[in-house]
Amino acid sequence: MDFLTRIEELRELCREEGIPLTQQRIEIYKVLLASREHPSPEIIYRKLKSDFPTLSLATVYNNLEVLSRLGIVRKLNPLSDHARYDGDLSSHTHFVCVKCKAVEDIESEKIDSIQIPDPPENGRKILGKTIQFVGICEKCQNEKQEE
Amino acid sequence: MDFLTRIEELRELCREEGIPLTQQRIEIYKVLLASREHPSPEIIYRKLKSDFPTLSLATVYNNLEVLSRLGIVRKLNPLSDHARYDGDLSSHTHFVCVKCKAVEDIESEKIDSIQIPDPPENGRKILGKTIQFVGICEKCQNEKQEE
DNA sequence: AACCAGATTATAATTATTATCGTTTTATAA
DNA sequence: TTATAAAACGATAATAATTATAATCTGGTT
Repeated sequence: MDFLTRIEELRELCREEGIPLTQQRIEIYKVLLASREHPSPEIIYRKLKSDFPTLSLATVYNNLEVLSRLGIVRKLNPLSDHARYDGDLSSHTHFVCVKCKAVEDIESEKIDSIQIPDPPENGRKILGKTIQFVGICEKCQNEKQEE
Repeated sequence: MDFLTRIEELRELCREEGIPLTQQRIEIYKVLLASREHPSPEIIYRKLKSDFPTLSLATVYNNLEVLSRLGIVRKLNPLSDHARYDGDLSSHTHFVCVKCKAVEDIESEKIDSIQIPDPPENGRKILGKTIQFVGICEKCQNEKQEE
């Protein structure tokens, strides 16, 4: 899907959701689409600041969350801002709840048996590989229904 | 591998590395081994604080890093402390450099063609799944050699 | 027992993110 | 257009996680 189509898609989604499509929203999305580096809010902010001097960092944070909610942008690290450790070194799969940040082990023979080949190293050194699921855990699902 | 064996392994590794095996190091490791919740440093700290009132939070942070370096503990989220976003929603795989936190796309037909079945939901709602590699990127590898 | 590298503690500093609040835009309809 | 209400924006303050610092203290070795 090309650039302009994706902007149109954003426009359409905003209309459906009944939220305004602001200049800032578009520009932030554009930077993300044009980027290959999986940027942080800070990076996006700095790229736009020269052209839009009044842009606020908080606006970048907010809009990235909105775009995620619309489903047209992906947050790579649902656990950002909380270091988490595991003493179990055996190969296994995690499920991360995007709401409460709980991490659960996934018990599945099928998934455990999947062989993931190492990618071409290209000068990199591969130290580990994991499969990770994200979603909403049982507890948070139940709380949602009570509303 | 059982509990005591793993403590012995820690003892052995510390000797090899020439670093002291402190009371705190052992206790922090024990908590992690006994835990199923993939705890944060803060959680581990709180669990130990009552039995070891002088324990410092910084010590927990430090030791978790040491244990990771020794390879007997795994940090789940190499990107903790920086939110990162991706505008590319197609199914693809990431490589995260543990040193500079760069995120690169992995281009591999083989890996892209892997089918990962959804796990049993168990009341959960699965929203996404990813394969992630961690390691050291080309740039950081080169810098290392210059030392 | 004495030494020393490294660890620990307490605390200060830093950094990323979120909240607040007055002002400004956007979308819609007269 | 212009009026209007809802929502977003921008500036900055507040919060929370993590890291750095400096003064002791310890584990392991001689």
